[in-house]
Amino acid sequence: MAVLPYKINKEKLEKAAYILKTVAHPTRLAIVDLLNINPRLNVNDISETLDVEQSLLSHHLITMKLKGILRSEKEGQNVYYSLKERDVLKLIDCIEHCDCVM
Amino acid sequence: MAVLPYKINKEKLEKAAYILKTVAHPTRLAIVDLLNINPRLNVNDISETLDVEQSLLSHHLITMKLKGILRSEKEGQNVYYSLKERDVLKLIDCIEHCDCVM
DNA sequence: TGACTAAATGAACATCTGTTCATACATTTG
DNA sequence: CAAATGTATGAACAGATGTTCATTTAGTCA
Repeated sequence: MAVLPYKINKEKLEKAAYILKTVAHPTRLAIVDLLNINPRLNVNDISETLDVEQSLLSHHLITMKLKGILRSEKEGQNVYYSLKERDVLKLIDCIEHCDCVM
Repeated sequence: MAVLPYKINKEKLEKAAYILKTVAHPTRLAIVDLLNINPRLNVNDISETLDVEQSLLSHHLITMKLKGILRSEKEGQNVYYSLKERDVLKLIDCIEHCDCVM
């Protein structure tokens, strides 16, 4: 068989993989999910709700912010996080609604 | 703020993360994408089309098979791969159609 | 049979990732 | 100001992951 006429959009695949990779972690999925329900939470709220240690959570949050998934606003001593890219939710939706979770 | 009444479905999140992780790689995304268009291809076809070295591709294919994303059938000296879980495509769709690729 | 093709395997290695811990910084409150 | 609270930071480490290479297995065909 000759090489198929498949046109890779290499850049797009790389971007997609990059985003997926960021979200592909139980805690980070939980963060997205939680922020979907409660659109604006500070670190402590998230930490307590998800039962994740502060420092570890902070690392996750900052990673997700760096990659453009979250945004944060400082208010006094609190830092509030929210979803920047609500489209990530479509992914979550996908996962939740198809029984594709194989 | 008291702990939010957020009910984690820990198991589901872990499964989801597991699937996402598997797909979160440019080559593996390309494989899914390619097999979506051409539902049944042997290793060589994929290798040439995506320009990925045989051994490396084989590793990817086997990983994806192990995790339930692909299926394979041997036919003579060829091994044909196809999508087992077409629901994975919803993920890809998501990514392609939302401009969420941030 | 022997040469050839298709695919899988496994070791070895470099790099990336998740986590923990100790500590720093900034803000508020007494 | 000092103490307390909320968050970030960075080093260190263990384990996971992606890739390469050399080799093996299996099937085909002359």
